[in-house]
Amino acid sequence: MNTLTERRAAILSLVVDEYIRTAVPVSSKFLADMSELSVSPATVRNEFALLEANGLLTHPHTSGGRIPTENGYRTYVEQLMFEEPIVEEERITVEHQLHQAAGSVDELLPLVSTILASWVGNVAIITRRAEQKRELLQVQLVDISGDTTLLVCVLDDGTVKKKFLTIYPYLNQTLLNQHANALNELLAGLTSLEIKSLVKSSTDFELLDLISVIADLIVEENMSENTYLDGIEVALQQPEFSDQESMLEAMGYLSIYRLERLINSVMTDGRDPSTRIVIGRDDDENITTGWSIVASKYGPDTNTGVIAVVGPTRMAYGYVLPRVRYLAGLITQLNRDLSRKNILDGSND
Amino acid sequence: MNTLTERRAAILSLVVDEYIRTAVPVSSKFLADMSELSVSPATVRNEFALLEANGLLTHPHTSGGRIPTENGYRTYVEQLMFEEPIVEEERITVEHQLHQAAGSVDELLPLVSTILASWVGNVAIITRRAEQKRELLQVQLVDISGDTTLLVCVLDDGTVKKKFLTIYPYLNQTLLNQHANALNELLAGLTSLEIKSLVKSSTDFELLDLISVIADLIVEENMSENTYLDGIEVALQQPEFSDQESMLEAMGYLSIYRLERLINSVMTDGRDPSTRIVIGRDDDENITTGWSIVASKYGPDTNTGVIAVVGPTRMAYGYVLPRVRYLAGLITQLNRDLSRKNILDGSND
DNA sequence: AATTAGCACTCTCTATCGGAGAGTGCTAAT
DNA sequence: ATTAGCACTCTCCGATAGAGAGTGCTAATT
Repeated sequence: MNTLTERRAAILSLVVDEYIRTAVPVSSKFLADMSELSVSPATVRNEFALLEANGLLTHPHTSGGRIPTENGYRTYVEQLMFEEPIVEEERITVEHQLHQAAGSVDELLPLVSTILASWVGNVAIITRRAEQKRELLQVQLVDISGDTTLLVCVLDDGTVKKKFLTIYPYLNQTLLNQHANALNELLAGLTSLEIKSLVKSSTDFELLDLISVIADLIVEENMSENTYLDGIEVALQQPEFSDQESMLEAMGYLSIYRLERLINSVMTDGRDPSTRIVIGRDDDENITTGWSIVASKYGPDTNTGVIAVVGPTRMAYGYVLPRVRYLAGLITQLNRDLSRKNILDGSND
Repeated sequence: MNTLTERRAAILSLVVDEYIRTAVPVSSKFLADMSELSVSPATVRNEFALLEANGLLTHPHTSGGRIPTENGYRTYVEQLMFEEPIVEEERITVEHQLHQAAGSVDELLPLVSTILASWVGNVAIITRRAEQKRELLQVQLVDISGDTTLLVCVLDDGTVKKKFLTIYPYLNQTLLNQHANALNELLAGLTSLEIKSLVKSSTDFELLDLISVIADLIVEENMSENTYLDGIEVALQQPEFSDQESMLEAMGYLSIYRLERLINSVMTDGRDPSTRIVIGRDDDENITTGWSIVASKYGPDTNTGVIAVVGPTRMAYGYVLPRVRYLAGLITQLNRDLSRKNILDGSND
């Protein structure tokens, strides 16, 4: 409703900064004593009252300082916050650490999530989308026992997917090999989509069921096998969770399954930006009051996903955001290097 | 020092039972009021004093009831406790649940750990030893890119192992298939040990390096990929962890890596019994005061490991022990069924 | 008109106190 | 050997009071 005057904006910004830092409500006296604003506590209090009328600040009890509302945080993030730049030292440590395990995405992503979590003292999560464009390299059928057959698919990024099948009538290994050979001739080099269209276009294949099982298996997302989460322990040290009840509630909230869904839904709601900050209860998303998310997409499109930090609304957005963005970029770049390498020569295990 | 009189043993047993149930120190009046001991509180107090002199009970403060010492728990477990039998209903639910996912050990063990954790309200952990006797069913070599080749081994329990290789000179997929076929003829049905002795006995194979890589790959243990843990959340609801500090400490203690080592060391110290209960600080093991473990080995020897419950010393041993033992037996049996199945139709191919 | 000094008021936090309740240890009686 | 009786200890809980911090409002000041 009211545009913020410069001073009022400065006060809001200072309150948010200070509250984020200490988790203690901020008083008018404290702000007045800071050299930057050369005004008296009374003036600050007047501004407080206006900011509170605008719904940007609140106070938990009559006496005791101000804390930001959710809208206060949002205004701060959109207009006021200072993004803490990444210093050279951090950059070097990270790139050094990642270099050691940059063999494959499987090893890269868990490491990045650990680094991010320890940087920001909150939960870090990285999801990885099933890649529609992955090609099938080879199919294998292995007789495990009596009526159980194992289907193994190797994809072009080195991923191996398997599924137990029950095939009637019983096929021995020799027959299975024949089928596997037939399947390989038919399907090698195709993506899941191509295989599916193959299934649709004609119905006279033998093993039609099996082919469509393969198509599904290729893109199957193994819930939380493609999601890396770290930092629960450090996040729970926040003063927000100082009693058993809130701590257990937080642990439930931070379940990998729930967060995976949440993160993906936040980043796939049709909005443009590759980076988003969601603060507290947001009616569009089902995010709980008191929690915030800083999320960023990474790429390139052959291998996409979301990297995010999840924590209490009192989060150091100015510190978290550049780091999430930086790591998203780093993953993108490493992925790109990796796929270029694959085209040129390949990489070691 | 003193042998326990019958009555004293009964009192100890009642104190432990009651303290386990309620987490509240047990008073003399409470025990006297129980019909079973028809004695006065004063008599109970005298017995308390003797039990305390024997180091089996203690009291946290002058007024307020008695709680067991670690030695009290040990005596209880060794001599006094009543093992709560598994009721038919539990048995049915479990076997029903397991039936759905009994395809392979990979799916079986996580499910069992979840069931156990929810049964006992503590952390359940299952480790799985690399199986020296597993047989190789099939080898596959897949050209991923340039100079990277993926080695895929399928074992007789349905496990799939993979490893990236760099092979010079470059072999295209056709050549790789030929090699794979040769390897399969040579190695299919062999265990890692047999393959290794093959390697030793003769040196004139082509692909000798590759064969020994395969032998190693079969028995490779992927740390904590073979360990299943569940129940942290429910364990942390115990009154033992009612403040943030003890809760965080417990979370650190319950890390899967630490527990994996702990469990394995507890069960591989040369002692006979397949089932062990370790209570509190035990100088032989590095177990922390306040924590206990109920662990049991499972088998048969083709596929062994340990199933255990970890929790605060105030643990319902009489309830936990039979259930750990039962599930260990169940896993053993299911494993046996699985491998018998393999033997029966092994003749088929 | 904006700022500020002044002051009463509110609320939290901490310590202290006291009484109720629970449980014990000891002694003397049974 | 058991138990009744009783003084003693310690926890728990609520009430109370005072210090401290911070606010809201009013009136004075710039």
